[in-house]
Amino acid sequence: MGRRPCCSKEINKGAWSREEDETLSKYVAIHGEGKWQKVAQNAGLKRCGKSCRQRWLNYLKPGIKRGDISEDEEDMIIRLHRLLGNRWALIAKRLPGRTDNEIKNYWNTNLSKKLQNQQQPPPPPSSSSSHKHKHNHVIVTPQATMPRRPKAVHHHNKIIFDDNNNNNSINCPCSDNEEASLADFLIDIDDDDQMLLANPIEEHSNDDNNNKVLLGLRKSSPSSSSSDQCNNKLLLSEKFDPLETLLDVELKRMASFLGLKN
DNA sequence: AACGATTACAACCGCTCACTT
DNA sequence: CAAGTGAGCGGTTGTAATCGT
Repeated sequence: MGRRPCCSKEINKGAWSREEDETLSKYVAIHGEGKWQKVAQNAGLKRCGKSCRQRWLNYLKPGIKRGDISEDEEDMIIRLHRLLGNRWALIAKRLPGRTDNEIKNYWNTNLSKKLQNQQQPPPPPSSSSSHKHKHNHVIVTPQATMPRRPKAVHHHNKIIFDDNNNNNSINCPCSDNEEASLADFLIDIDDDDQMLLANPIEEHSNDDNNNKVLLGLRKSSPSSSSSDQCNNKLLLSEKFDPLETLLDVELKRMASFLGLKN
């Protein structure tokens, strides 16, 4: 017993015609997004719902930018990819008007090759998964094993490395109602290199006065004085990715770099 | 000009997750 | 709690456009 086909056999495939685009646009303008299977049926489009959704989200939706990815956008894509891996939807959220599909295509056709060229010769084995970028940033190679859609973690995890007391703590006094995912975190803050784990070495330094690694500042919480206690500590707040994935990998690397035990 | 190779990108496909029943 | 369904996501493919010979 195989998987049920998502579409009937009598559907159009391939490039969308202008008439189909207009039909879909008008239908969505009147009825709104969602229920894509019904959109396909009710609008009289011989397309499957998934195809309608993709066409709308990637090309017809107002505000979608096409082509001409700027240097800033390119740089942002590289940085976000470094942190998030092939999670194009998350990356796209950080780039207004760009779609996951476009970014994915751009990466596959341009950036992956570009970076490949820049990274030659390959780093020595001792550097493990980190290597130098053109801006002298440390590249933390995203893990291929990262889940595509990590299960939501409703009570976000809080991790602190506090070098001062050598306490490799896993608990944080921050209030539990602070809901912030790493993705939200990245989206909410202003552009700032240090948010992207781009340069932990330079941020770290061996400054005895401030022997901490600061990856980013949590948005200030109006209610929680306890959250202040989290400041000046390595803190990542994560809702979407369980510890064993992105966060865990990154923190292990950071811990390794700091000479901390797991 | 013709033709093969390469590139760019739109679209398809299968998998997974969240929500509903 | 399990099954069904809708939607989102990312990998892959197909093909038009461009380039090189």
